[in-house]
Amino acid sequence: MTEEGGRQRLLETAVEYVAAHGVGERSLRQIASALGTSHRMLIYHFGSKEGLLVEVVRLMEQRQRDSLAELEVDDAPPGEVARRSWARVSDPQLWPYERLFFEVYGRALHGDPAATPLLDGIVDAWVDPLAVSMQRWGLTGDDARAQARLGVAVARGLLLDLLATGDRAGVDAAMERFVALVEGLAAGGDADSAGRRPVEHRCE
Amino acid sequence: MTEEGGRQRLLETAVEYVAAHGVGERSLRQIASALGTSHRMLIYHFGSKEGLLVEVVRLMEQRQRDSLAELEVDDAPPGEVARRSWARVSDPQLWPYERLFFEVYGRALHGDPAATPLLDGIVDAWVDPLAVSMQRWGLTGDDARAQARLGVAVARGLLLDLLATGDRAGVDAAMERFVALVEGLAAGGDADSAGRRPVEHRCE
DNA sequence: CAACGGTTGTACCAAATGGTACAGATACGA
DNA sequence: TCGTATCTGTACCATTTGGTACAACCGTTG
Repeated sequence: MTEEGGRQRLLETAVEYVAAHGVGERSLRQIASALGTSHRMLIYHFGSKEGLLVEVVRLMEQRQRDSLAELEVDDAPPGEVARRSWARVSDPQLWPYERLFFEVYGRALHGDPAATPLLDGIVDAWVDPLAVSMQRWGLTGDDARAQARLGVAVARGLLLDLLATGDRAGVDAAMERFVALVEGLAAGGDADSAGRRPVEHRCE
Repeated sequence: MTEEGGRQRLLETAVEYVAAHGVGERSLRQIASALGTSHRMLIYHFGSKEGLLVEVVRLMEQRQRDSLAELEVDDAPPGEVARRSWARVSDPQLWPYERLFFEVYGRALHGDPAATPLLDGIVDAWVDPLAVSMQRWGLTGDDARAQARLGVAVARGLLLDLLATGDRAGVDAAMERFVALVEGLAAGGDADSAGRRPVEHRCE
Protein backbone atom coordinates (compact mmCIF):
# COMPACT_ATOMS: atom_id res chain seq x y z
CA MET A 1 0.00 0.00 0.00
CA THR A 2 2.83 2.36 0.66
CA GLU A 3 4.59 3.45 -2.47
CA GLU A 4 6.41 0.19 -2.71
CA GLY A 5 3.62 -1.87 -1.31
CA GLY A 6 4.22 -4.85 0.89
CA ARG A 7 7.79 -5.32 -0.09
CA GLN A 8 9.24 -2.75 2.21
CA ARG A 9 7.13 -3.85 5.13
CA LEU A 10 8.08 -7.42 4.41
CA LEU A 11 11.73 -6.49 4.38
CA GLU A 12 11.53 -4.66 7.66
CA THR A 13 9.83 -7.49 9.47
CA ALA A 14 12.34 -9.82 7.87
CA VAL A 15 15.16 -7.88 9.46
CA GLU A 16 13.49 -8.11 12.82
CA TYR A 17 12.91 -11.81 12.51
CA VAL A 18 16.41 -12.48 11.33
CA ALA A 19 17.86 -10.34 14.08
CA ALA A 20 15.94 -12.33 16.63
CA HIS A 21 16.50 -15.81 15.24
CA GLY A 22 19.68 -15.64 13.25
CA VAL A 23 20.12 -15.78 9.55
CA GLY A 24 22.09 -18.95 9.47
CA GLU A 25 19.98 -22.02 9.38
CA ARG A 26 16.63 -20.51 8.60
CA SER A 27 14.95 -21.59 5.43
CA LEU A 28 12.89 -19.41 3.20
CA ARG A 29 9.81 -21.24 4.36
CA GLN A 30 10.55 -20.68 8.02
CA ILE A 31 11.17 -17.02 7.49
CA ALA A 32 8.12 -16.64 5.32
CA SER A 33 5.73 -18.27 7.70
CA ALA A 34 7.11 -16.23 10.58
CA LEU A 35 6.42 -13.15 8.48
CA GLY A 36 2.90 -14.28 7.76
CA THR A 37 3.46 -14.97 4.12
CA SER A 38 4.58 -17.78 1.87
CA HIS A 39 8.04 -18.56 0.65
CA ARG A 40 6.63 -17.94 -2.80
CA MET A 41 6.23 -14.27 -1.95
CA LEU A 42 9.78 -13.91 -0.75
CA ILE A 43 11.00 -15.34 -4.00
CA TYR A 44 8.69 -13.02 -5.90
CA HIS A 45 9.85 -9.90 -4.13
CA PHE A 46 13.52 -10.66 -3.70
CA GLY A 47 14.25 -13.10 -6.47
CA SER A 48 16.06 -15.62 -4.34
CA LYS A 49 17.11 -16.37 -0.83
CA GLU A 50 20.36 -14.58 -1.38
CA GLY A 51 18.47 -11.63 -2.81
CA LEU A 52 16.56 -11.37 0.42
CA LEU A 53 19.75 -11.60 2.41
CA VAL A 54 21.30 -8.85 0.38
CA GLU A 55 18.41 -6.53 1.08
CA VAL A 56 18.42 -7.38 4.75
CA VAL A 57 22.09 -6.58 4.99
CA ARG A 58 21.65 -3.39 3.05
CA LEU A 59 18.87 -2.18 5.32
CA MET A 60 20.90 -3.13 8.34
CA GLU A 61 23.84 -1.14 7.13
CA GLN A 62 21.69 1.85 6.33
CA ARG A 63 20.22 1.79 9.81
CA GLN A 64 23.67 1.71 11.30
CA ARG A 65 24.59 4.80 9.38
CA ASP A 66 21.40 6.50 10.42
CA SER A 67 21.95 5.77 14.07
CA LEU A 68 25.48 7.00 13.66
CA ALA A 69 24.25 10.23 12.18
CA GLU A 70 21.96 10.73 15.11
CA LEU A 71 24.88 10.83 17.47
CA GLU A 72 25.80 14.42 17.91
CA VAL A 73 29.48 14.37 18.54
CA ASP A 74 29.84 17.96 17.66
CA ASP A 75 31.81 19.71 20.30
CA ALA A 76 31.78 17.41 23.26
CA PRO A 77 35.13 16.46 24.78
CA PRO A 78 36.48 13.08 23.67
CA GLY A 79 35.65 11.33 26.89
CA GLU A 80 32.11 12.55 26.69
CA VAL A 81 31.85 11.45 23.10
CA ALA A 82 32.95 7.99 24.08
CA ARG A 83 30.57 7.81 27.01
CA ARG A 84 27.64 9.02 24.99
CA SER A 85 28.31 6.74 22.06
CA TRP A 86 28.64 3.80 24.35
CA ALA A 87 25.38 4.53 26.10
CA ARG A 88 23.72 4.62 22.75
CA VAL A 89 25.26 1.58 21.21
CA SER A 90 24.98 -0.67 24.24
CA ASP A 91 21.26 -0.16 24.64
CA PRO A 92 19.72 -3.61 25.17
CA GLN A 93 17.04 -2.77 22.66
CA LEU A 94 19.69 -2.90 19.97
CA TRP A 95 21.16 -6.21 21.03
CA PRO A 96 19.29 -8.29 18.48
CA TYR A 97 20.61 -6.12 15.70
CA GLU A 98 24.09 -6.26 17.06
CA ARG A 99 23.94 -10.00 17.29
CA LEU A 100 22.89 -9.96 13.68
CA PHE A 101 25.77 -7.65 12.89
CA PHE A 102 28.27 -10.10 14.32
CA GLU A 103 26.68 -13.04 12.60
CA VAL A 104 26.61 -11.40 9.20
CA TYR A 105 30.12 -10.13 9.74
CA GLY A 106 31.27 -13.68 10.35
CA ARG A 107 29.66 -14.72 7.11
CA ALA A 108 31.13 -11.86 5.19
CA LEU A 109 34.61 -12.80 6.35
CA HIS A 110 34.18 -16.14 4.66
CA GLY A 111 33.17 -14.51 1.44
CA ASP A 112 29.41 -14.93 1.48
CA PRO A 113 28.49 -12.57 -1.36
CA ALA A 114 25.21 -11.62 0.27
CA ALA A 115 27.00 -10.46 3.39
CA THR A 116 30.07 -8.73 2.00
CA PRO A 117 28.37 -5.38 1.41
CA LEU A 118 28.38 -5.04 5.16
CA LEU A 119 32.14 -4.81 5.06
CA ASP A 120 32.14 -1.63 3.02
CA GLY A 121 32.79 1.17 5.41
CA ILE A 122 32.42 -1.11 8.40
CA VAL A 123 35.27 0.86 9.91
CA ASP A 124 35.58 4.08 8.00
CA ALA A 125 31.92 4.98 8.28
CA TRP A 126 32.43 5.19 12.00
CA VAL A 127 35.98 6.35 12.16
CA ASP A 128 35.67 9.28 9.78
CA PRO A 129 33.16 11.37 11.73
CA LEU A 130 34.81 10.50 15.00
CA ALA A 131 38.17 11.54 13.70
CA VAL A 132 36.78 14.92 12.76
CA SER A 133 35.56 15.45 16.26
CA MET A 134 38.93 14.33 17.62
CA GLN A 135 40.73 16.85 15.50
CA ARG A 136 38.70 19.54 17.10
CA TRP A 137 40.43 18.50 20.25
CA GLY A 138 43.88 19.22 19.10
CA LEU A 139 44.99 15.93 17.67
CA THR A 140 46.76 15.86 14.38
CA GLY A 141 45.08 14.08 11.51
CA ASP A 142 46.89 10.81 11.94
CA ASP A 143 46.58 10.71 15.68
CA ALA A 144 42.95 11.69 15.46
CA ARG A 145 42.29 8.81 13.12
CA ALA A 146 44.16 6.37 15.27
CA GLN A 147 42.30 7.55 18.33
CA ALA A 148 38.95 7.28 16.56
CA ARG A 149 39.78 3.85 15.28
CA LEU A 150 40.71 2.80 18.74
CA GLY A 151 37.44 4.11 20.08
CA VAL A 152 35.43 2.15 17.56
CA ALA A 153 37.40 -0.97 18.37
CA VAL A 154 36.78 -0.51 22.08
CA ALA A 155 33.07 -0.15 21.50
CA ARG A 156 32.91 -3.25 19.34
CA GLY A 157 35.11 -5.32 21.58
CA LEU A 158 33.13 -4.42 24.65
CA LEU A 159 29.92 -5.08 22.78
CA LEU A 160 31.15 -8.53 21.93
CA ASP A 161 31.88 -9.01 25.59
CA LEU A 162 28.52 -7.67 26.68
CA LEU A 163 26.53 -9.82 24.28
CA ALA A 164 28.38 -12.91 25.38
CA THR A 165 28.46 -12.38 29.12
CA GLY A 166 25.62 -9.97 29.80
CA ASP A 167 27.81 -8.52 32.50
CA ARG A 168 26.70 -4.95 32.17
CA ALA A 169 28.52 -3.71 35.24
CA GLY A 170 31.84 -5.23 34.35
CA VAL A 171 31.72 -3.99 30.80
CA ASP A 172 30.64 -0.52 31.83
CA ALA A 173 33.55 -0.40 34.23
CA ALA A 174 35.94 -1.21 31.43
CA MET A 175 34.42 1.54 29.32
CA GLU A 176 34.71 3.96 32.21
CA ARG A 177 38.32 3.02 32.42
CA PHE A 178 38.81 3.81 28.76
CA VAL A 179 37.12 7.15 29.19
CA ALA A 180 39.42 7.86 32.08
CA LEU A 181 42.43 7.00 29.97
CA VAL A 182 41.27 9.23 27.19
CA GLU A 183 40.70 12.04 29.58
CA GLY A 184 44.23 11.64 30.73
CA LEU A 185 43.28 11.17 34.31
CA ALA A 186 44.16 7.61 34.24
CA ALA A 187 46.61 4.92 34.97
CA GLY A 188 46.19 4.51 38.61
CA GLY A 189 44.86 2.28 41.26
CA ASP A 190 42.03 3.94 43.08
CA ALA A 191 38.61 2.57 42.54
CA ASP A 192 36.43 5.62 42.83
CA SER A 193 38.04 7.71 40.19
CA ALA A 194 38.91 4.87 37.91
CA GLY A 195 42.56 5.47 37.97
CA ARG A 196 44.15 8.18 39.95
CA ARG A 197 47.60 6.81 40.17
CA PRO A 198 49.03 8.35 37.13
CA VAL A 199 51.87 7.59 34.98
CA GLU A 200 54.56 9.04 37.00
CA HIS A 201 54.64 5.99 39.15
CA ARG A 202 55.74 3.87 36.38
CA CYS A 203 59.19 5.10 35.99
CA GLU A 204 61.36 5.17 38.90
CA MET B 1 47.57 -44.30 14.13
CA THR B 2 47.92 -41.97 17.05
CA GLU B 3 46.25 -43.31 20.11
CA GLU B 4 42.85 -42.38 18.82
CA GLY B 5 43.52 -43.27 15.25
CA GLY B 6 42.07 -41.30 12.44
CA ARG B 7 39.50 -39.48 14.46
CA GLN B 8 41.84 -36.91 15.91
CA ARG B 9 43.56 -36.30 12.62
CA LEU B 10 40.20 -36.01 10.97
CA LEU B 11 39.10 -33.47 13.54
CA GLU B 12 42.20 -31.39 13.12
CA THR B 13 41.91 -31.21 9.37
CA ALA B 14 38.23 -30.47 9.83
CA VAL B 15 39.11 -27.42 11.89
CA GLU B 16 41.47 -26.23 9.22
CA TYR B 17 38.93 -26.71 6.49
CA VAL B 18 36.19 -25.02 8.42
CA ALA B 19 38.45 -22.15 9.34
CA ALA B 20 39.26 -21.65 5.69
CA HIS B 21 35.79 -22.09 4.23
CA GLY B 22 33.38 -21.24 6.97
CA VAL B 23 31.17 -23.53 8.90
CA GLY B 24 27.93 -22.03 7.74
CA GLU B 25 26.68 -23.51 4.57
CA ARG B 26 28.94 -26.48 4.24
CA SER B 27 27.30 -29.86 4.19
CA LEU B 28 28.70 -32.98 5.71
CA ARG B 29 29.43 -34.26 2.25
CA GLN B 30 31.38 -31.19 1.23
CA ILE B 31 33.44 -31.27 4.38
CA ALA B 32 34.02 -34.97 4.08
CA SER B 33 35.21 -34.92 0.51
CA ALA B 34 37.51 -32.00 1.28
CA LEU B 35 38.96 -34.11 4.06
CA GLY B 36 39.39 -37.08 1.80
CA THR B 37 36.69 -39.12 3.46
CA SER B 38 33.05 -39.87 3.05
CA HIS B 39 30.26 -38.25 4.98
CA ARG B 40 29.62 -41.70 6.34
CA MET B 41 32.88 -41.53 8.26
CA LEU B 42 32.08 -38.20 9.82
CA ILE B 43 28.81 -39.59 11.07
CA TYR B 44 30.60 -42.64 12.34
CA HIS B 45 33.20 -40.69 14.28
CA PHE B 46 31.14 -37.77 15.49
CA GLY B 47 27.61 -39.09 15.52
CA SER B 48 26.04 -36.21 13.69
CA LYS B 49 26.83 -32.97 12.00
CA GLU B 50 26.27 -31.12 15.24
CA GLY B 51 28.53 -33.58 16.99
CA LEU B 52 31.29 -32.67 14.59
CA LEU B 53 30.64 -29.00 15.13
CA VAL B 54 30.82 -29.43 18.87
CA GLU B 55 34.20 -31.08 18.62
CA VAL B 56 35.48 -28.44 16.25
CA VAL B 57 34.44 -25.69 18.62
CA ARG B 58 35.92 -27.52 21.57
CA LEU B 59 39.26 -27.94 19.85
CA MET B 60 39.20 -24.32 18.77
CA GLU B 61 38.58 -23.17 22.30
CA GLN B 62 41.31 -25.37 23.65
CA ARG B 63 43.77 -23.98 21.16
CA GLN B 64 42.85 -20.47 22.15
CA ARG B 65 43.60 -21.29 25.75
CA ASP B 66 46.86 -22.90 24.79
CA SER B 67 47.99 -19.92 22.79
CA LEU B 68 46.97 -17.75 25.69
CA ALA B 69 49.06 -19.81 28.04
CA GLU B 70 52.04 -19.39 25.78
CA LEU B 71 51.94 -15.68 26.23
CA GLU B 72 54.23 -14.88 29.06
CA VAL B 73 52.76 -11.82 30.63
CA ASP B 74 54.64 -12.38 33.79
CA ASP B 75 56.35 -9.22 34.76
CA ALA B 76 56.29 -7.07 31.70
CA PRO B 77 54.86 -3.58 32.02
CA PRO B 78 51.25 -3.21 30.86
CA GLY B 79 52.09 -1.48 27.64
CA GLU B 80 54.54 -4.17 26.76
CA VAL B 81 51.99 -6.83 27.58
CA ALA B 82 49.55 -5.19 25.23
CA ARG B 83 52.08 -4.85 22.47
CA ARG B 84 53.27 -8.39 22.79
CA SER B 85 49.79 -9.86 22.93
CA TRP B 86 48.77 -7.88 19.91
CA ALA B 87 51.73 -9.00 17.89
CA ARG B 88 50.83 -12.55 18.71
CA VAL B 89 47.13 -12.40 18.11
CA SER B 90 47.26 -10.38 14.91
CA ASP B 91 49.60 -12.75 13.14
CA PRO B 92 48.16 -13.33 9.66
CA GLN B 93 48.71 -17.03 10.06
CA LEU B 94 45.96 -17.02 12.65
CA TRP B 95 43.47 -15.10 10.59
CA PRO B 96 41.53 -18.12 9.38
CA TYR B 97 41.02 -19.24 12.94
CA GLU B 98 39.99 -15.81 14.00
CA ARG B 99 37.50 -15.60 11.18
CA LEU B 100 36.16 -18.88 12.41
CA PHE B 101 36.03 -17.48 15.91
CA PHE B 102 33.84 -14.61 14.83
CA GLU B 103 31.59 -16.81 12.78
CA VAL B 104 31.04 -19.33 15.53
CA TYR B 105 30.57 -16.51 17.99
CA GLY B 106 27.80 -15.12 15.81
CA ARG B 107 26.16 -18.49 15.80
CA ALA B 108 26.50 -18.89 19.53
CA LEU B 109 24.78 -15.59 20.12
CA HIS B 110 21.73 -16.94 18.38
CA GLY B 111 21.67 -19.99 20.56
CA ASP B 112 23.20 -22.61 18.29
CA PRO B 113 23.83 -25.38 20.83
CA ALA B 114 26.91 -26.59 19.00
CA ALA B 115 28.50 -23.17 19.23
CA THR B 116 27.57 -22.04 22.71
CA PRO B 117 30.46 -23.81 24.45
CA LEU B 118 32.64 -21.16 22.88
CA LEU B 119 30.97 -18.58 25.05
CA ASP B 120 32.18 -20.15 28.27
CA GLY B 121 35.07 -18.12 29.41
CA ILE B 122 35.20 -16.20 26.16
CA VAL B 123 36.03 -13.18 28.29
CA ASP B 124 37.17 -14.46 31.66
CA ALA B 125 39.68 -16.89 30.25
CA TRP B 126 41.54 -13.91 28.83
CA VAL B 127 40.75 -11.33 31.44
CA ASP B 128 41.74 -13.36 34.47
CA PRO B 129 45.41 -13.87 33.69
CA LEU B 130 45.74 -10.36 32.36
CA ALA B 131 44.20 -8.93 35.49
CA VAL B 132 46.76 -10.74 37.58
CA SER B 133 49.53 -9.18 35.64
CA MET B 134 47.89 -5.77 35.97
CA GLN B 135 47.71 -6.10 39.69
CA ARG B 136 51.40 -6.56 39.77
CA TRP B 137 51.53 -3.08 38.40
CA GLY B 138 49.81 -1.40 41.25
CA LEU B 139 46.19 -1.53 40.23
CA THR B 140 43.58 -2.59 42.71
CA GLY B 141 41.61 -5.71 41.93
CA ASP B 142 38.68 -3.95 40.36
CA ASP B 143 40.72 -1.56 38.33
CA ALA B 144 42.98 -4.33 37.20
CA ARG B 145 40.00 -6.31 35.99
CA ALA B 146 38.52 -3.35 34.20
CA GLN B 147 41.84 -2.59 32.57
CA ALA B 148 42.31 -6.18 31.50
CA ARG B 149 38.80 -6.35 30.14
CA LEU B 150 39.43 -3.20 28.21
CA GLY B 151 42.60 -4.63 26.79
CA VAL B 152 40.85 -7.75 25.58
CA ALA B 153 38.13 -5.64 24.02
CA VAL B 154 40.67 -3.50 22.23
CA ALA B 155 42.38 -6.55 20.82
CA ARG B 156 39.13 -8.07 19.60
CA GLY B 157 37.79 -4.84 18.21
CA LEU B 158 40.96 -4.13 16.32
CA LEU B 159 41.04 -7.69 15.11
CA LEU B 160 37.56 -7.28 13.71
CA ASP B 161 38.79 -4.16 11.99
CA LEU B 162 41.90 -5.83 10.66
CA LEU B 163 40.07 -8.84 9.28
CA ALA B 164 37.57 -6.63 7.53
CA THR B 165 39.85 -3.97 6.14
CA GLY B 166 43.25 -5.61 6.03
CA ASP B 167 44.66 -2.22 6.88
CA ARG B 168 47.54 -3.39 8.95
CA ALA B 169 49.18 -0.01 9.32
CA GLY B 170 46.06 1.81 10.42
CA VAL B 171 45.15 -0.83 12.93
CA ASP B 172 48.65 -1.02 14.31
CA ALA B 173 48.63 2.73 14.75
CA ALA B 174 45.46 2.50 16.77
CA MET B 175 47.00 -0.16 18.94
CA GLU B 176 50.11 1.95 19.41
CA ARG B 177 47.83 4.72 20.51
CA PHE B 178 46.25 2.45 23.09
CA VAL B 179 49.63 1.44 24.37
CA ALA B 180 50.52 5.09 24.67
CA LEU B 181 47.35 5.79 26.60
CA VAL B 182 48.03 2.94 28.94
CA GLU B 183 51.51 4.19 29.49
CA GLY B 184 50.12 7.54 30.35
CA LEU B 185 51.92 9.49 27.72
CA ALA B 186 48.81 10.43 25.94
CA ALA B 187 46.98 12.82 28.18
CA GLY B 188 44.49 15.09 26.62
CA GLY B 189 45.47 17.00 23.62
CA ASP B 190 49.10 16.82 22.94
CA ALA B 191 49.35 15.62 19.46
CA ASP B 192 52.89 14.71 18.75
CA SER B 193 53.59 12.85 21.93
CA ALA B 194 50.51 10.72 21.76
CA GLY B 195 50.69 7.53 19.83
CA ARG B 196 53.96 8.11 18.12
CA ARG B 197 56.88 6.61 19.76
CA PRO B 198 56.76 3.37 21.63
CA VAL B 199 57.84 2.53 25.04
CA GLU B 200 61.49 2.83 25.08
CA HIS B 201 61.16 6.55 24.98
CA ARG B 202 58.83 6.53 27.83
CA CYS B 203 60.95 7.15 30.77
CA GLU B 204 63.49 9.73 30.65
C1' DC C 1 41.78 -71.46 11.04
C1' DA C 2 37.78 -68.85 13.30
C1' DA C 3 35.87 -65.26 15.78
C1' DC C 4 35.90 -60.74 16.81
C1' DG C 5 35.77 -55.55 17.37
C1' DG C 6 36.89 -51.51 15.04
C1' DT C 7 36.41 -49.40 10.66
C1' DT C 8 34.81 -48.28 5.90
C1' DG C 9 32.05 -48.50 1.39
C1' DT C 10 27.50 -48.88 -1.08
C1' DA C 11 23.06 -48.10 -1.33
C1' DC C 12 19.39 -46.14 0.32
C1' DC C 13 15.81 -43.18 2.80
C1' DA C 14 12.40 -39.58 4.16
C1' DA C 15 12.43 -34.87 4.66
C1' DA C 16 13.40 -30.42 3.47
C1' DT C 17 15.37 -27.14 0.40
C1' DG C 18 15.35 -23.28 -3.23
C1' DG C 19 13.06 -22.40 -7.21
C1' DT C 20 9.40 -22.67 -11.04
C1' DA C 21 4.90 -23.15 -13.79
C1' DC C 22 0.60 -21.73 -13.97
C1' DA C 23 -3.68 -20.27 -12.83
C1' DG C 24 -6.26 -16.89 -10.23
C1' DA C 25 -6.94 -12.54 -7.99
C1' DT C 26 -7.10 -7.67 -7.70
C1' DA C 27 -6.68 -3.07 -9.12
C1' DC C 28 -6.79 0.50 -12.47
C1' DG C 29 -6.94 3.10 -16.69
C1' DA C 30 -9.09 3.23 -21.46
C1' DT D 1 -16.44 -3.51 -20.48
C1' DC D 2 -11.98 -5.16 -21.69
C1' DG D 3 -7.06 -5.38 -21.24
C1' DT D 4 -3.17 -5.26 -18.64
C1' DA D 5 0.15 -5.15 -15.05
C1' DT D 6 0.94 -6.14 -10.35
C1' DC D 7 0.40 -9.52 -7.04
C1' DT D 8 -0.56 -14.19 -4.61
C1' DG D 9 -1.86 -19.08 -3.84
C1' DT D 10 -1.34 -24.16 -5.22
C1' DA D 11 1.08 -27.58 -6.85
C1' DC D 12 5.01 -29.28 -8.29
C1' DC D 13 10.06 -30.14 -9.40
C1' DA D 14 14.99 -31.78 -9.07
C1' DT D 15 18.44 -31.73 -5.86
C1' DT D 16 20.51 -32.01 -1.57
C1' DT D 17 20.37 -32.76 3.10
C1' DG D 18 21.48 -35.56 7.53
C1' DG D 19 21.15 -40.06 8.80
C1' DT D 20 20.69 -45.37 8.49
C1' DA D 21 20.99 -50.53 7.16
C1' DC D 22 23.94 -53.78 5.90
C1' DA D 23 27.63 -56.00 4.26
C1' DA D 24 32.40 -56.14 3.70
C1' DC D 25 37.15 -55.28 5.09
C1' DC D 26 41.15 -55.54 8.26
C1' DG D 27 44.21 -56.74 12.00
C1' DT D 28 44.44 -59.05 16.11
C1' DT D 29 43.82 -62.67 19.35
C1' DG D 30 42.53 -67.09 20.41
